[in-house]
Amino acid sequence: MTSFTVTVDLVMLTIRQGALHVLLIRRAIPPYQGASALPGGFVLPEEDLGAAAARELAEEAGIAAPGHLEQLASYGAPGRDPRGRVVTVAYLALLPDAPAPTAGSDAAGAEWVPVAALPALAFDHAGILADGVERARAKLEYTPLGAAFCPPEFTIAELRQVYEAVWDTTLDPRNFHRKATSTEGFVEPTGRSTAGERGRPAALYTRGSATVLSPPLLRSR
Amino acid sequence: MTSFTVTVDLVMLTIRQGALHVLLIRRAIPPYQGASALPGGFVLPEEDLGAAAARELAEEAGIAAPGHLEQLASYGAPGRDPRGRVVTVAYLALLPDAPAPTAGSDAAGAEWVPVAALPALAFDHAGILADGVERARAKLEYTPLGAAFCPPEFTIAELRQVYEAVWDTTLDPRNFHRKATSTEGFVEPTGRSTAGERGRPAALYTRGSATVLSPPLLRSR
DNA sequence: GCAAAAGTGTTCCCCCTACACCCATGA
DNA sequence: TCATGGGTGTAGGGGGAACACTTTTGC
Repeated sequence: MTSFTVTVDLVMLTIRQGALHVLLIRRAIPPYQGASALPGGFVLPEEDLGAAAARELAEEAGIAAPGHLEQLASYGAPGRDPRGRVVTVAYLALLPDAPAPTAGSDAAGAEWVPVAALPALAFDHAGILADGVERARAKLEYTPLGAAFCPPEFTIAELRQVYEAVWDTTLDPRNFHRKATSTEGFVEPTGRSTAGERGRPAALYTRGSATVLSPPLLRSR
Repeated sequence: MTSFTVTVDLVMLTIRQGALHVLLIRRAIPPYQGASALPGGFVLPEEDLGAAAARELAEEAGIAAPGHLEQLASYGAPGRDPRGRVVTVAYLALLPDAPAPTAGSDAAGAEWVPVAALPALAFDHAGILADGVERARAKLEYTPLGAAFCPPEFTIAELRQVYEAVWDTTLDPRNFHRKATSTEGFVEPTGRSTAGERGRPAALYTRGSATVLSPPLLRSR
């Protein structure tokens, strides 16, 4: 009945400049001092795992209402932390763009980094991050979670650009439009539309109430 | 930096008499003495989480080579175990039928119970089991893991009966046969076939090498 | 032969793809 | 009126659902 330390680590993803980014912090203290790492911290004595993840999310990025937060997986290999036996429960967060890169962070320098250009990471965080990105990619296929990367009201084109960034591909705008608007519960029209930009104004939508997409929106092939 | 106890719990599923069953133990000691629960135990000082799950699998059911073993999720609500702060990492195991119901078990009375007729469970195990069953149902859609419930060599009809038991539905035998045999990497023919049963002998297959089914095999609708 | 189970062929339809085309705005 | 991006129509094809039909065994 060994004694363990339990932490939560966050894979926070967002879309910036059309590319998928992850929030990384620079570690201010050993071990791995100066290295990049996923944000995270200890679970408090009377705190549930999900609550700890939500608290870290607020502390690291000043986020009160993430687009989506879900448990990813747990990692507890004996040698993964030189300080001792530490099990970390990783969470995946999907966020709308640009919630102040470092707002309220208690870690030295938090910043958004493109997942296509990652530095070396502390601990086993590279593997955790890879698992998180793959989870996000898969979830876009059969859930309406792409909208979790968007602001409260968004256009179909914005939603499509989320898919293109996460999957690193291009999609046909016309077919994507039809698919998104005709799939029950994916998006709901607000009646409002954009203005003041080039081209025809785009209708604005909010997230629909569905939890799964039926039929799914499959990648490539 | 609270101190935690870490356990692994197993959702072990198999098919018996055409129905999905789970292995439950009867707790011999408090808390929840006498109640049904998922098999599980403490993670040892120098043991990885997955290794602990594999060890418990062997101890509880005498299984050396499960059809499949994967991490499910972690549960750590503050009051989930009256003994203190216990985080459990749940694993999902899919097994071929009938590996001696209680062989080698160190818990009082382990037995296979139909998931359609569950008793009340100790701790938060009812929720963990529900998550495991849902994971299994979803995984059959887009991976070849149905074969993990089958013996090393199996017929297409046996594989179909796995899907029917897990999804609690019926499938068209002819369409399922075509789908299973024509999907790349799902099953591999052995050249052998059954004999001594009613009707035309069935060809025997082994698990294919694919990790995902493309296109997937979707439920109902 | 008959029953039973395995396996094949065929038809219909839905949905995905590709792409031609129209719509509404800013400059 | 042109450029730009939003949105609709339509034809072709792949795959699933339904089911008629053939094959191969035990009795």
